[in-house]
Amino acid sequence: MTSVLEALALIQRGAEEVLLLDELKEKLDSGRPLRIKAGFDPTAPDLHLGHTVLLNKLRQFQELGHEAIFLIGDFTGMIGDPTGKNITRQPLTRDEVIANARSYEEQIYKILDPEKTRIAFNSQWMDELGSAGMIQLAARHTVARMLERDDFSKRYKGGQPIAIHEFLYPLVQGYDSVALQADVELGGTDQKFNLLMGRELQKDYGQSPQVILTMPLLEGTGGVQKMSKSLNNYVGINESPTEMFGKLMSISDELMWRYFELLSFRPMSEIDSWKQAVEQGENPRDIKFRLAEEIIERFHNREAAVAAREAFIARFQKGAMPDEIAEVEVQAEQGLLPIANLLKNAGLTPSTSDALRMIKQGAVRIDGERLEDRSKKIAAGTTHIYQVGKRRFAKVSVV
RNA sequence: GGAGGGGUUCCCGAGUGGCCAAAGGGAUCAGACUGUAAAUCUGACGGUUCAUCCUUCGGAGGUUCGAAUCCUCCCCCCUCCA
Repeated sequence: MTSVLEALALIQRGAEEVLLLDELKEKLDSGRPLRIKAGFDPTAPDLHLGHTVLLNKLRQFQELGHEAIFLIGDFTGMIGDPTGKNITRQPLTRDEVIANARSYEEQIYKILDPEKTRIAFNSQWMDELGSAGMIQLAARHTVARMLERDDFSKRYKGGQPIAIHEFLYPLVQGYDSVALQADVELGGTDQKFNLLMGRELQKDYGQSPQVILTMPLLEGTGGVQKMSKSLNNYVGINESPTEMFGKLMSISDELMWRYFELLSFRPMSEIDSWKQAVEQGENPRDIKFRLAEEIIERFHNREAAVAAREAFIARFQKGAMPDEIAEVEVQAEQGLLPIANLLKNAGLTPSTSDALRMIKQGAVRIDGERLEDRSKKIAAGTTHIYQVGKRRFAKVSVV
């Protein structure tokens, strides 16, 4: 049996903030399984490593014998996300929500224990609440309090629009905690205000307030902005092993430790010892291999991880061509196809202009030979391997 | 309802009749150096039949030889007053 102190240490690993720590201790001391809530958007079933930070934390709670509640915000999702002013999001249908939930299940059980996971939908109690109930709920808070939220006040002061329904989001999320009688709620640091709202409302409803635990937002592979699909700095958990390996190797050394802390299941003591080894001269690249392998093993399997590493070494340390190259056929108009059009049509560059730029910058290779002639034409009936930059390859046949 | 301010290329942001595909910064991409790391340096960064032509500065019209810049109407955002 893990002691409360050990449990606390594990829970706090990587966490940004725990409010209130004493209450958490008390709850753990009680010895009963706690209800741990984490909410997810029903519209994004394509998970990346950033999403898994919270899942990993949920898993740790499961390991400690607690109940993880994976809450799908289908009610909130039907209204639409507040941020992003120009986009009117299409409300999701019942069927879409169910399909997304299925997709979630497939993905999250690579991390969570299905036996100890409960999936909940907030429409279940929100539909019941009705509009009168909604207004009563809204009556529990004031605009001034809402404006305490950092992003609201910034937008307000900065002259940016705030839609009324954005104020309802924190309330609904808080009410979810009431409905679930959550003991702990996990969320990203950006969720702090909403999480605190849960505490307020629970007190209002005579419940013991939930402990809130915020996790940092995982930086994307670029290391500065948070990982997100739209910034294209993510590592998707359904990506191929090769893809994952490459992306993980491209993160900075500094970022690697953060990824270890938030994404690895290895004990911190072990990670710290690696850190020391690096300080004493070990090549960080080799430690990074371990990170990449662990992640790939989790979402694929051991063999895939080893194969990905070997392919990576062959490719980048020995300069070999990648072994999986997409094969593409492109049409030539009159037996000859200008190189720029070929690159564009093969999907190697977004436009012919970009293709020409790449050639000018020395980024284009044909069968490994750097191409200098921007006006080169490729004859029909030929097949070569074309490369743009370090990562984009295609075996292109001109027909 | 009234008064004022504002909507510029992925983002921020300059630009008030031609020299504007539009400063500067960020992000991004590429090259060099490397460990597909960081830092640094260099370059690119709307499309195209590429020293050409075409489309872009909230939308639609108009004035003009010529408009992101001027006029009209419309849409959207913000502030103050009611």
